[in-house]
Order: sequence, then structure tokens, then C-alpha cells
Amino acid sequence: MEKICDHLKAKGLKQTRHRLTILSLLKNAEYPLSADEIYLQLKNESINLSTVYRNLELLGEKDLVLKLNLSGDSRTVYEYNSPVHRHYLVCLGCKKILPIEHCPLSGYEERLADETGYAIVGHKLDVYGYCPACRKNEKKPGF
Amino acid sequence: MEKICDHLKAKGLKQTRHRLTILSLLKNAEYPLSADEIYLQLKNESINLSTVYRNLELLGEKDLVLKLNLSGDSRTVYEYNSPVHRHYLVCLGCKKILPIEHCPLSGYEERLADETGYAIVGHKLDVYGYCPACRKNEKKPGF
DNA sequence: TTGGATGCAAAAGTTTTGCACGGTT
DNA sequence: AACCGTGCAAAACTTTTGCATCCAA
Repeated sequence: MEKICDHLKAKGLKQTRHRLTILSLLKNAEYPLSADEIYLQLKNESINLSTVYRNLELLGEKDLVLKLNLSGDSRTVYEYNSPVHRHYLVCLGCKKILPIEHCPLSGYEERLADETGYAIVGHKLDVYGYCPACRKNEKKPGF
Repeated sequence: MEKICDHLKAKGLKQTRHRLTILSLLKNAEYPLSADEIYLQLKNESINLSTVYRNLELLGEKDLVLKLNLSGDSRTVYEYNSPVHRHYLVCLGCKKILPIEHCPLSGYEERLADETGYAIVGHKLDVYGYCPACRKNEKKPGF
């Protein structure tokens, strides 16, 4: 929790109650959350949905959280930007999101930068499939 | 163009004027298009936006087009589902989308399936950076 | 002819914004 | 005190849906 305060200070952001709560919620989340999910978890704090969005936007600009768009979900989801970047294995049946521990793309960005002349900032990799439970139920893709 | 008709027939879909136009537009597109972009390009055909959405949804269910959500854009974009799957290099400055020709993940899905017990259906990889032109202008990420 | 396709309008869902007030530094 | 943050309401934007009509098979 001290660390979170430090992060905010380091980025020149005020430490408000809501800001701290949102960031801490994301830091402890198992998987990325949408603005609305964050809002619902913080309803008892009497926070406003606009405040959630405004803080997520700001935290994103300061690189404290990442803004993601995963397939099959039109909403934007947010995750704490840990120094170790993560990839996800998304179940198309039950929508469960499982972090993938190691990145299979080490070294690839450098090669691509050489080929294209782009300055590569990062990448996003999501893998889709069906978890063991959903394989049994033989659920079909919701597309 | 014959091929497109065949695809529709093979999936048991009626060949309507709008359906053919949308699919052909996507097939020839250099990069994925949003529903609204498709609508604007087809305005002179006096098509309705709902029709665009409904067709995209249907074509997606039949695996003729893919539904994508790229980072930095909350809209859903659609691409023709060619047998060769594609990845994209997205410029965070000018939003240009460049296809990446070869997939750096061959073999990875099998390994992951073994590790997790998931049935892997596919993956999505997008790489983000700044194109040579935007590197000069030193544009900042729009987040 | 019949079921799917379409246009139109309205609704639903998500995200942004204006403005007045309140809180942090 | 000054500036940023917040709540509230409204707007903007994206996507879906109900219903009457039209069209492809």
C-alpha cells in the first residue's frame, strides 16, 4: 500500500481516497477489470462511475495501469501495470481469464523493429480456447 | 467475386446485395474496418447501419469474418477471415495498421495446450509502436 | 410462398464532458 | 488559496432490438 502512494507521488498525482482504492483494487486483481466492475466493487465507497473512468484514464496516461481490449468483449478492461508484462488465456466458454506466466515473444520485438523501422513500444498477446470444464460441456463460441 | 458467393452458399446464407458488398469490401481491405467505416463506404448503396452490424455478426458466426478489438480503440473492427491468419503492427501515433506477414508463434499453442489442458482455438497478437513518420514528429501515445 | 433480410426508430450499453462544489497540497 | 478531484446530469458514441415491409430461394 505504501508502494501505491509512492507510485502516485512519483507521477505527480494527488493521493485521493478513490484513486488509491482503484489502484489497489487493480493491483490485487487476478484478471483485468472493466470500469463498471470496479465501480460495482466500490459502490459502498459511494464513488461515481465518472470518477472511475477519469481515474483510469489518468492512471493509464501515467503508465500505472494498462488499458486492454480483449476479443469477445466490447468493453475496455484495465490491469495494474506490473513491470512483468502478462498475457492471457481466455476461455471462450465461461470467459475465465488465466494469466500466462512467460512471454513467448522475447526477442521478437527487436527483430520486427529492424525489419520495419518502427519504434516498438510493446505488444499484446491473447490466446483463446476452451478450459477443461467447458470442453466437457462442449460450449460453442459466443463469438 | 465468385468465391464470395460460394462462401455464402457453403454456409447456407442468402446472397443479398448488401451481404455481398460487405464481404467483398472486407476481403479487399488493407486493414480491419469498423462497422461505421464500412457503413460510410457504403452510404451511396443506401445501406442502414443496423444492416451492417447484423451482417457482420452473422458473417462472424459463420467464420467468414473475424471480430477484433485492438488496443487504443474501443470500437470493434472486422476483417475477412483468410485461411492465413494475420497479426498487426499498430502505430500509436497515426493509428495506421500494418499487417505482420509471418506469425512468430508457430508451435507455441501446442505447448500451451499441453501445459494447461485447454483446447486452444487461436490467438491474437498485436504489436504497438511508432512508425518512422511519427517517430520524427515525436507524437505521444494517445493512450 | 416462406423465412430470412432490411430500414427505421428506439433502446441499451459504454464512455465522455460541463459545471458546481469539495478535498489535497 | 489554488488547483485538482468528484458527483451529478446530460451528451456522445457504439451496438442491439422490435416491428413492419421487402426480397431471395
